[in-house]
Amino acid sequence: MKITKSKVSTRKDKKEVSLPVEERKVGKRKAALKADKSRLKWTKKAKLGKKDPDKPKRPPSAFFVFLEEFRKTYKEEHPNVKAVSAVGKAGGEKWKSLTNAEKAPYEAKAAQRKLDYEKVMKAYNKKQESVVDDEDEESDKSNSVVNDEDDEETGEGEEDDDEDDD
DNA sequence: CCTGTGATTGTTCAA
DNA sequence: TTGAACAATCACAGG
Repeated sequence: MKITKSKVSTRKDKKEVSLPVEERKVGKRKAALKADKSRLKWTKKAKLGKKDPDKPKRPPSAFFVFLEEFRKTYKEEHPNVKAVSAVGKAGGEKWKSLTNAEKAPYEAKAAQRKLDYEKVMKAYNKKQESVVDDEDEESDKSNSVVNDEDDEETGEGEEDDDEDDD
């Protein structure tokens, strides 16, 4: 609703102006959020009661996969820290510290996650047609490509650590 | 009561 | 191709 950033008093943190912002494209993506809600119609609102029951949530990127694990570790070392942003910053900093080889396992995980996402994507894509045209969904009768179960379960074998670092 | 926001980066979609 | 936005998390505050 309100995009007023000056809401939470916990903003005691100093503005990270000193650190290299690197031209943060989004600079507070929240600003852009209200700028154009083209996708907003498919966002949180969807879960509330929109016609979007199966909105495929994007697979977590390698960073997020790493973050999930990092969060646990961080909380153990900083159990008092309840700021999600704290973990985000620390995680982001640590993430950049990792090398490709270290990120490899995370990327691999994310990559596989993407594969699964592709399947959901197809289903969602189909739905998109319905949204555009409700009556057009009937066209799949002559084209049964929806149920394309090639390999739904591929055994989950991702132990491939044959990485040669530079 | 419930939802938004805050911070990170990556990934994905849509125009 | 580019841009915009969302993916988790957790606690709190506001409507």
